[in-house]
Amino acid sequence: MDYQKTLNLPQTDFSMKADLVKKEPLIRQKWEKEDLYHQILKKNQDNPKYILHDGPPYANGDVHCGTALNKILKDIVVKFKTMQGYSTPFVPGWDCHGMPIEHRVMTQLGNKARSLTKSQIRDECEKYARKYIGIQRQQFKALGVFADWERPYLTLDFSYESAVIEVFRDLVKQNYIYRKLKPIHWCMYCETALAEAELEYADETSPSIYVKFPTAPTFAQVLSKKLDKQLKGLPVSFLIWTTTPWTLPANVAIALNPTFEYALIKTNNEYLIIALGLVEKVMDIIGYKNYKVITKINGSQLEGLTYKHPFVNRTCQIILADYVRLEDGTGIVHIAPGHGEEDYESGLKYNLPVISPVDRSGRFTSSAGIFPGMQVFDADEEICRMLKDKGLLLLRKDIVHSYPHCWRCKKPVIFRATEQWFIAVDNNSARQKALKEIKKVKWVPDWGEARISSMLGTRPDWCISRQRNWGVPIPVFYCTRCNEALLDVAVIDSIKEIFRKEGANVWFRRAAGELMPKDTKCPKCSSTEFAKENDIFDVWFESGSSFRAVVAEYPDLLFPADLYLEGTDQHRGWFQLSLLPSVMTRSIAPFKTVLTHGFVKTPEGDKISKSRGTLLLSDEMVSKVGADIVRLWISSINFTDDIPISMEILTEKADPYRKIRNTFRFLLGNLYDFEPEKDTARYEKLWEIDKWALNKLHRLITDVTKYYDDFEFYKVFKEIHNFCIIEMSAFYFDILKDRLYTFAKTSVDRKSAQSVLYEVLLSLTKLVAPILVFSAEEIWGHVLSLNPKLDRSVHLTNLPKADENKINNKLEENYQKIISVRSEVTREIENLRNQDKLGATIEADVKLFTDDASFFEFLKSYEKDLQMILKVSSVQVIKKAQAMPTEKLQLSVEISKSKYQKCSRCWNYTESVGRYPAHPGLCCRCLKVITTDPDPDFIGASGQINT
RNA sequence: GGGCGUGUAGCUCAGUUGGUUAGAGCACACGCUUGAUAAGCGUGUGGUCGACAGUUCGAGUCUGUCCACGCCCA
Repeated sequence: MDYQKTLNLPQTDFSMKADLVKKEPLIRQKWEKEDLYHQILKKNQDNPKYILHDGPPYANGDVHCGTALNKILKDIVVKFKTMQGYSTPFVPGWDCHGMPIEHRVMTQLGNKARSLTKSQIRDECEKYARKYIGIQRQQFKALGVFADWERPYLTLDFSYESAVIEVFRDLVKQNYIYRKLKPIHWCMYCETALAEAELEYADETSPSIYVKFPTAPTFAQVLSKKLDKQLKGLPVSFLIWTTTPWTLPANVAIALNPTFEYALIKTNNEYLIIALGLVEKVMDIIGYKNYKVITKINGSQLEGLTYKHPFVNRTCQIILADYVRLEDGTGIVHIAPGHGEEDYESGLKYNLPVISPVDRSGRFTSSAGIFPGMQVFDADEEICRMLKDKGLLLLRKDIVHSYPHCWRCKKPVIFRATEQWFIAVDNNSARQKALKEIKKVKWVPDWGEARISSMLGTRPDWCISRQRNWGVPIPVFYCTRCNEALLDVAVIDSIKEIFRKEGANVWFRRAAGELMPKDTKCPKCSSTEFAKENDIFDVWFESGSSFRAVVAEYPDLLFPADLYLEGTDQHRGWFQLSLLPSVMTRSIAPFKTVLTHGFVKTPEGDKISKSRGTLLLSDEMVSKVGADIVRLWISSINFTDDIPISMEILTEKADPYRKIRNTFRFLLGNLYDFEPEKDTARYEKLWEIDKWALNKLHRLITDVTKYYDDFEFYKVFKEIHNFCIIEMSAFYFDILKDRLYTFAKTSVDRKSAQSVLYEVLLSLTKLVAPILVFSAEEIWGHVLSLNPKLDRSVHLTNLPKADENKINNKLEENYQKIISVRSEVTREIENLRNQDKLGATIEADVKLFTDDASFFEFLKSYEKDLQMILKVSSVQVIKKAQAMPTEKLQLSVEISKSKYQKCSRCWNYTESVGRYPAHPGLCCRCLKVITTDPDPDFIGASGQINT
């Protein structure tokens, strides 16, 4: 007879195959239709807030694996905080202004750009930004990210632009803003100043030259009359080394290290001065064999002496500087404050003039004194030639070195001094205050604190000027009569109001007079005629103002934010540039916690690059493996390090996904007839192994909750994965099958098991929901058919709470021992199976031998359960020492093939099979089930129970 | 060149205050099952813990140097 139909086999519509790519969009449609996002917000609206402030991605290009990583991490945080009951409004943002977009638009416009006004070009930029905001929004949504997608913050919003002006106004009020000629990185091709963040370093070939700087005729006399005599009127020159010959016209000084000794060397018919420690090296490089060190001079002795510029009519001086080193060059450094940061610093110290005879396109102006109109890199050659003609060039060769390049056009940049607006970082001790605030913030990982502190500690003043169109204009006017800059709080306030109503674009549409309050007069000359500032703000100043424009502005958000979460590059970028204005205007850091993640890289450990084709796009990932796999991948990695990514790595995550999915399928399949309200068994009534399973579940809940709280998602993943495959699938489920399938359908024993499965199902679905957002929802749909009273979406539920009463250390310890016994037994069975002495595990009769008294007692107490737990035919525990005990346990195992018959229903090998004539193939237990089970589906069979 | 970080099986990760023969899951090989079945289960093969030196009775773990890679800066 076919007893299979009398079994309670699993039944479920929850498919084994995920088909995520097809299902995810449908689930999203449902969410949008039901406006799930706002349901979630409503549910927790009266609870404490948890504000994750979104750092705005740039509104350009597609979302790629890096941006996806960032947004998904944010989403996981927001989702688990939501499920902890916090009110978690998440306002996504976009950074809309800036050079990359302007550059693209200008390129696209081509010649047409010339016929357009600034305002029209800005309109084109806005169109471009909005297009990509639309594209990226779709791509983020496809990743399952929940956010207020219909009301994002955009840095081009009127309210945002006006808030930027407000921050600026507050800085002006407190004297943070100044204007100054200062060398800055300048791209002569893009014709703009570049921030530190806009530079890329790459190898570049430059002329490496050794140049003589002749001293004044009285040079030796100053040192000593004796020496002067000895020199016999032969010329004496300092030997300098540089890789930027074009900066020589701006030379105003040479620097020596005060702690070095310098050598006066006699060569052919002249004298040279270089650092003593470099004499051999330099003489070797320039190929001088006949030379003699005449005397040594301390660097500090030479301070204040003058020399004549080698080819410009200018008297220059000798200064001292600690940064002069012996690694390269001659130990004597040519100083041009208009063309170098350190040079500029020394210039401040010695009150040197800032000379920068180079125009915005990198050409010498007439004030250079030589080669007017020539581009500086071309001038390198000409200057070398001229120096050679004058006999000043001792050597010229090319060297390859790391050199800054423009992040947009990739061409080498120069240092050029121009009038710029700055934020004085040290004003009002702002730097020190910010450093103090850093200490109050929680940095994850903790080394972030040291990183940002050291960066902030050494950063120069912040240049906020950009010579571009696509951005927020710096609201300053200049008197057309006396050229005085009008940096006036009332004027700025009125601009702020105009921007709030009409947007920053009006700056470009209206004349100065129409933008200023009536009767504004120049404080210096009382003129009423003004011109507008042409510079716009550095985009970092805009995004750095988001704490004001968004967090403090939106009524449902709360300043300071609980969390900023970005890549580790933002320690210098957004974190620092949000911290500074916040501390300056509000005396407090804008964030309580800052979480950073590493960068995606190739499996080989190299940088991801678009040109090498290693850049994976978000849509590409979603359409190939589904968002849940992408999210599972992200959850599985320790994101504080660098993050290797490839399609292959992503595809590998399909396996753990499948394991987790099948765990759910087993749970659902075995609960098809379970009615929670009616069938749930009381904890006290559960079988011991069921209590063990609940113990494991509640331990999981405890651990996973902690790992979520600590942002250690890879531990969440690992715990859940291991729980599914080790504790549940391989152990508990395997053992449970007998009870679930073969026991009477409505028996207390089976309901006991189902009660546990139901609790596991509910808890596990919720635990997994912040990561597997779509699959958890799909599962929840099936859970709802078991219990329609539950919340309509898993994302509306709260995380399960661990129940201390269900955690049982003793039980866990016992089962730990049993599991090791089990693995000894399975190993031995495998052994016999390989010798063809045994087939299925269930056929095995097991004898366990031990002479350890307490271990024997322990095993004896479980003797009855061990048959079930080991899934064998029978188990006997015997107190006796045996020849070869296993290594870890004081135990030896003996396996033999069962002498009983197999029950054709439950497949167990037991003594009772064959005893009952009406059902000769059945065991006692099955006979009882099929003769008494009230299940109406059961195809009844008559027979006497005969025990 | 400087600051910060990382380097444990093919992949993702554990390795407590230094203490036996370095663990887990996946992948791979072989097998069991055919009542989770394009699933489930078991057994097994993989590592001179980036390299070298040092401290120590003992180092994946502490110290130093170096190498590789990433971020930030020069």
